[in-house]
Amino acid sequence: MAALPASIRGTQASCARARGQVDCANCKVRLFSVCGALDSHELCELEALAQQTSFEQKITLFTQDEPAGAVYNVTEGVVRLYKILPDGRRQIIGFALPGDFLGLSMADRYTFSADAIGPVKACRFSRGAFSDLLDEKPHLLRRLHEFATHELSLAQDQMVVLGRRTAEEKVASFLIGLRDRWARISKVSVTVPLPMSRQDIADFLGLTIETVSRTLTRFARERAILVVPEGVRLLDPQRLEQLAAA
Amino acid sequence: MAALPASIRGTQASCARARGQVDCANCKVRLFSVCGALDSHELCELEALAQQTSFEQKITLFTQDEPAGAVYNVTEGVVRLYKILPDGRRQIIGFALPGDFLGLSMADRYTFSADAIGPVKACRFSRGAFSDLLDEKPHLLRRLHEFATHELSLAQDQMVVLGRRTAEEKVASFLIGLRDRWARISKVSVTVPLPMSRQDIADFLGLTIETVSRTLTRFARERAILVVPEGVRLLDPQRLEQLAAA
DNA sequence: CGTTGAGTTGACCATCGTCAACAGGAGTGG
DNA sequence: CCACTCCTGTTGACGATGGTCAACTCAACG
Repeated sequence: MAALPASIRGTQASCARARGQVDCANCKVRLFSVCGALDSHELCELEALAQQTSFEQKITLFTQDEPAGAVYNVTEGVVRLYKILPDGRRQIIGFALPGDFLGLSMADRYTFSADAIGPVKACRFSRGAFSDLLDEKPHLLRRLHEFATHELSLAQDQMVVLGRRTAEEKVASFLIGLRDRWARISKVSVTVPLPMSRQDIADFLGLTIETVSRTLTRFARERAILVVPEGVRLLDPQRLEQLAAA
Repeated sequence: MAALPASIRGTQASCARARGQVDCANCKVRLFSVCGALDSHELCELEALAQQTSFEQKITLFTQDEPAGAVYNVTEGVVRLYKILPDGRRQIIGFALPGDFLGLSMADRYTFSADAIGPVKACRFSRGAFSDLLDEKPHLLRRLHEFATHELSLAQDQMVVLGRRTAEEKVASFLIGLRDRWARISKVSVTVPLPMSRQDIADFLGLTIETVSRTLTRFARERAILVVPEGVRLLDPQRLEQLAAA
């Protein structure tokens, strides 16, 4: 396959590649993802390792404790990351949005489970191949490290939420936090999409589904939000921001 | 300063260095810390950047949001890492033991505060100099990344504790977790040292000091632990492990 | 039109937080 | 040496936040 004319963005033409493979040069989340650290030549190397994968709603990408064969870069959809206690209690440790990387630790086994909340697309890399690439490309490793420490920072913020906030503050900080994350990937909208269920939100915030429901209802009654089928519209963001910061 | 005879360990002789500086070759925590990734020559480079620092009880190493001038490698003592909400509520996000690294993210500002629980010694590195060294030594970066993802994993475990466990389970998992961390740095002892106050434990577990106290008292009454001045002795570790895993 | 699953709402209750009193050790000063 | 304060930790009584259990609504789907 011959080189194509220079593409729209600053990057060079796309790389030679087989059918059904990834097209990084036209990837909408590239600049927000770990791949953003690579130049056009390196991007071709990465592309050669990548495999486009799709997951239907409720399909599991991987399970806690299972050998980690691959790492993923989410390009579309939302993934729920969680741990389960022996008696069935569940704690959601995060939601991966487009641009997020799964498998930051490059460890032998996954330390949590991940499944698709709606339809999800992700670039899959064999863990060994990706690890080898990291050894060759220190700036990619540096980028991965930045992503890991960003995740760590989010996790520490969430520890504050889980340990020291009331139910009302938890829900408010969840909405504000999610709005800000959507904004970073330019999904600007007055409505914050909530593709996850109430149970998911509850398991993320350390609450029950009833408490989440009651709290959202109260916010709606007090005209702070408007609940719509796909999510919530923030009518009084300042009120929520104050609760989230308090 | 001429090279000294080969030292006791496998490492080469110590490096030329000024008085009052760090002696990495004889550092007891080196192999457990990020420095463990370096060979004897590189260790000398690192040593040249290091500055030995000491902190008395209750002294602050750094404060949340303040510009991050330095990163630290703890060599002695325990450091409390925490975030404070505007109204004074505090969440401790971790305890740094000897061998732990503070400033994994290499970011412009600290995202949490850190202060010495007892007397603390730490190697201080200027952030800029350390960051430059990381650019030269990819395997050091890789090591730092491993430490970061290990921290991330601990944070995620703690999210489960904070979000989904009862007071009794929280205290049990705290004791077991701390015992295992002491064990990794070969402080083998029947007694788990608890240099932090009850208030610190409470703020780590998302409880009140009274609940922590009551729970420890109950464990003691049921002969699961013995409370001693410096910490607790685990009389029935299996009982606690089961609670922590449940 | 019946079934299913997600979400909402209400009544009741338990765990854990709040408030308060008390105990014991360390440091200080008469 | 003892009285005093200060600080940390313990214990008890009570109460509120959020959990539990159950009924109900509503939309999707056959």
